[in-house]
Amino acid sequence: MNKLAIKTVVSKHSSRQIKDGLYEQVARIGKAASSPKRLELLELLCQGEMNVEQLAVKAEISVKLASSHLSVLKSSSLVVSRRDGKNIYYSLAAPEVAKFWVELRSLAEERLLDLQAALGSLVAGSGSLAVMDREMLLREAASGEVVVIDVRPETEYAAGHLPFARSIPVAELKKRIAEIPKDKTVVAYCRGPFCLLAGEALNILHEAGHKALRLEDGVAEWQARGLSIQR
Amino acid sequence: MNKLAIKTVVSKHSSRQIKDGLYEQVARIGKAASSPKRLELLELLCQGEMNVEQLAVKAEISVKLASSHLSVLKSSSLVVSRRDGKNIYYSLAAPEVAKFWVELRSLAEERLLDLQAALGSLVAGSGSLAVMDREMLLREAASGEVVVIDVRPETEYAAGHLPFARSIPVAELKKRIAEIPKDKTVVAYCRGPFCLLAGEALNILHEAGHKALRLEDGVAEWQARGLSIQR
DNA sequence: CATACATTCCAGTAAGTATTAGAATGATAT
DNA sequence: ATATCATTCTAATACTTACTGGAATGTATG
Repeated sequence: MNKLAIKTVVSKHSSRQIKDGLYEQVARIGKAASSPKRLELLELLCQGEMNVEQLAVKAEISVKLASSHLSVLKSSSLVVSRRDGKNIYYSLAAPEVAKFWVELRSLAEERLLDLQAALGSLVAGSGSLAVMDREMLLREAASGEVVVIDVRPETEYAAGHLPFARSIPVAELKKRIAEIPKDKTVVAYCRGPFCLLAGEALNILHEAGHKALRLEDGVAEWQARGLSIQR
Repeated sequence: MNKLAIKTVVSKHSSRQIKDGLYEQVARIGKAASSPKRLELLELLCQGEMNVEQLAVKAEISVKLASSHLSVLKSSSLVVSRRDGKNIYYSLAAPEVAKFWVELRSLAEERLLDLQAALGSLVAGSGSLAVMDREMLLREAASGEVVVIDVRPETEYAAGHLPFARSIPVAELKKRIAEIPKDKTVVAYCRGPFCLLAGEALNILHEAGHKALRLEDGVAEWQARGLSIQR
């Protein structure tokens, strides 16, 4: 075995190590995205900054478990945390993370038949706005032809919402139903396609005799399409 | 507890189950992307269809292990397989999967300092073409001002390559070096930013006195930017 | 039909992950 | 300071995953 051969072997060896390291790093992001609860937390954080307890309640898990999932998300640099008094607030590390969530979910919707079926049964019945309607919706909302309502909790609305949308959390919708003009079409949206709030809102609106549609987008989807949100 | 209360509880319960199911599905994609070796296989499949052994050799793992990783990728619908005689050939289930790989890697590059450092040390020294140069490269390659060479194995070139690129696998570069005009700038590319072939090619080219640059894109990156490839 | 070959399936081990309970930390309010 | 609250850390459990070796499957070839 001559020097050249040795050199080749060594270099092959180390180049394999380099490669392994690179893929290993990317896999860290994949690992972060490999747990359903972490994905749910990530989607919640797309709605805006929240503390551990808010996240735990909304994802319906224990605070401890939320904390541990959040620390995984943090160690993969998808989220950051900040202390404010007693509470620790988490938020997305960058807008690209929201885009990543939207793209991951889109890929899953497209590739996994099980997911398509589950979503289909969710959407069936409650009229859902087609994707290409975004620009039109924007125009009609601007002109006042349709009323866009954000049915998420008020704090999430405050952190960022669709243009021309007004906040009526689904919990208050029944008693505030009079605020909505009867002669206009209502478009309700929530956190995104996986969120059930808009569906609930549609039920209430239809029961009250309103013409109501759902927009499947949430703020993350809206932004991922390059459209701007308001604060 | 009245009927309404019961109904609310039941519906809350089942809506949680629905949600869990949805996130669970998306997490299947995340799980598929949570192993470094699977990601490497996925990137290889972005170069074109390959059988299990080819994949195993290129990823430097056993055939058995490759097979088991591939079956995970298959069960998450990211890849599909087809039998041709004795061999089973795997390929991406859809072009969107290649785009997903590019986006996942980009997010990792952007968020993870460790990865930036590792990549930086790879690229350092070997001149690398900036991202905005893609359109210009295309024009200069079209006019013949620069020579674009694809240094991947020939079969990958055949499965799809950049416009105006000619195939000179890095293994043959030394003995075919005369084919490259001395008076033109050479741009070498391989499978993408994580691939070491283009780097090796640059060393050989520089040694032979050529002016050579690296394009970090592979065909997956090129396509993800909306540019077309040739067959 | 028998043989060779490519790939997958199965079983087992070692390592890693999700989840829960209990202790510890760090900030605020009295 | 002391008590209190939100959150994290530690330890322990059950569960899942990566990888290895040997057997099994299915296809082509003599």
